[in-house]
Amino acid sequence: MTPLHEWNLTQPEAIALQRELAQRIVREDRLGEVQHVAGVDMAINEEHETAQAAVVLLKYPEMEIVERHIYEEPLRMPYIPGLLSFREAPCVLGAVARLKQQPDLVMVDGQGIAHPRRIGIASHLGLWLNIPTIGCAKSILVGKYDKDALGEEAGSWVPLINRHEVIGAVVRTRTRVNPMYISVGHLISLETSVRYVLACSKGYRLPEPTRQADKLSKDKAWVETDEQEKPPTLWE
DNA sequence: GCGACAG
DNA sequence: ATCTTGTCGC
Repeated sequence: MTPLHEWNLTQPEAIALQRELAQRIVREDRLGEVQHVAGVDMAINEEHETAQAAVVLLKYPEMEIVERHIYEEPLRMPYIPGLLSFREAPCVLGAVARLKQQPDLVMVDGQGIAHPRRIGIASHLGLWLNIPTIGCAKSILVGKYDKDALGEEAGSWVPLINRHEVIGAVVRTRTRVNPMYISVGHLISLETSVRYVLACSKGYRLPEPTRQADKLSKDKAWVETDEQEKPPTLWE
């Protein structure tokens, strides 16, 4: 893929770049038939001081795992609220590059446009991949919502608001469990994003793609091979 | 100026 | 993100 931009930037440069890139994000549906959905996540390897990204490709709507890959590289930046993508995206892209089958939709562990400059890691990755992406976060970076209006049942959701703008949705993916914060990443609408997140939720708080990627990224027993054929520790 | 702050 | 055992609830 053609590099969109440099990753080693100073904090002011990174912020300026986000303002630039944010204008290119498409918040409308531009996806075709969805047959494969990918989930991505990253974990930190304390001992080796590395970042370990994982990508899991699943068939839609069955949610059967088709591919899983890991990509590890040295940590490049500290975590700075608002600049998460400059710490994690490069590693995640390395993992996604190992996919044989290209996904039709990607779910990311983090915010899409529900970000102070409207470009969280899910949106940033969407621009790099030019593939529809959805931000699936476990907590809020910016925005507020009406807690009393959110039902307890799985499937209910209310808008997430910031500066008088709807930047995402607070979605109950599982009954009586803390909601997920969903936002448009790139090339998809909020309504469609919520639809896919719910369609990919299988009784857990995290939708399957992200849940599987989260597990894989933390899997210490996983050893990369050139073929990428054999699945890791299947005994869950 | 004082908090809040994805992972 | 990560530190961490048992425990409450469906």
